[in-house]
Amino acid sequence: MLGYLTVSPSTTDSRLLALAQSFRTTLRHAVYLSRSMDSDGELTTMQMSTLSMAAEEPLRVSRVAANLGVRVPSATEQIIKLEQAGLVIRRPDPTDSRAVLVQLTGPGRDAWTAASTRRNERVAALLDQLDDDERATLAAALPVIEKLTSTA
Amino acid sequence: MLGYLTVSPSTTDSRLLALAQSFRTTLRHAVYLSRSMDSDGELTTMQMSTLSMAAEEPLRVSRVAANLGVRVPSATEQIIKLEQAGLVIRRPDPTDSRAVLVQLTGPGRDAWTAASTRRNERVAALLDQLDDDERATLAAALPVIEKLTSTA
DNA sequence: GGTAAATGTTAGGCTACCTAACTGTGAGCC
DNA sequence: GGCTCACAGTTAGGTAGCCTAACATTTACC
Repeated sequence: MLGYLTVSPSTTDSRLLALAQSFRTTLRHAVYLSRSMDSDGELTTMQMSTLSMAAEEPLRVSRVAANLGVRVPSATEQIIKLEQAGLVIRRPDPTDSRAVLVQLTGPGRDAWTAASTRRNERVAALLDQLDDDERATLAAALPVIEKLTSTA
Repeated sequence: MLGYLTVSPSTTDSRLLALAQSFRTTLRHAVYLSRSMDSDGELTTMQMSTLSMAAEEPLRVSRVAANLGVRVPSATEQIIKLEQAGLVIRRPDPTDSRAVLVQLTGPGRDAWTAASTRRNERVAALLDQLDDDERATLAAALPVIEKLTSTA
């Protein structure tokens, strides 16, 4: 199955490549899982992330964009929708009149808490199908994956 | 950080919920990682998956759709683009004239191999930053995650 | 104070997805 | 055989999210 990889005179260790291939496959499936877990019909993953960030403290549109991995205009678009839904408000940054702070409203916090709880329970139900060893293995790997995502 | 979860008189074990929350966060970051690893500019993740499936054996449009997690018309759309790019051909299923088989062409196989190799190398470079223990931990967790995604 | 950089917004366009409606084929049943 | 219904794809039309480019406003730097 990995035969075709050997055509490139790899500068990279082949065991590393094999793990990379498995990891990539799992990653693809995980994306699929993530999508199915997040299809509440109420809030999109991006909206959840935005609310989650704003829940900690008001932040700028540009930071929302950076955290979501999209351009500023796309973030603006989403934030305006959240504002129209009454979940956030936009107010000028007192320290910089160019900037706009995105701040969670009460209903916004409620909506985020509710959606987050629902999703956690859905994932917990999935994790319940694992045995203790498997859960321990998974838990141990999470920091490793985080390390990968942060250095990417 | 998890305080707000206790407001729901959870029917679920709280340790499970805590793991679920961490898992969900990592999952979100992994999605981001996956996107950045897959932004070749040449083939989208969906196209890669489609070619990957067709590389094993010709398959129906409906199966492509199911595997990609999209509706049939969306799969048709993507497959037509792949066909226009010369990477696959569509031919009637000899055993059922209603069905259409998606089959990889030579250039399609080449394109897929090249893109896959490039992505593996990119991920391998990332994995190279981990130490042996971390890689072992990650490798052990992949089957567990696969189990989750398959039962979802 | 004048130029350049930074922050958002608006405008316009692209792509991928969806549902609904349609064509054509297979399967079951008189 | 012919009817009816289910199935496989395609086409048509619409929506949502993302992008780049162009703009207004404010800040930062000589």
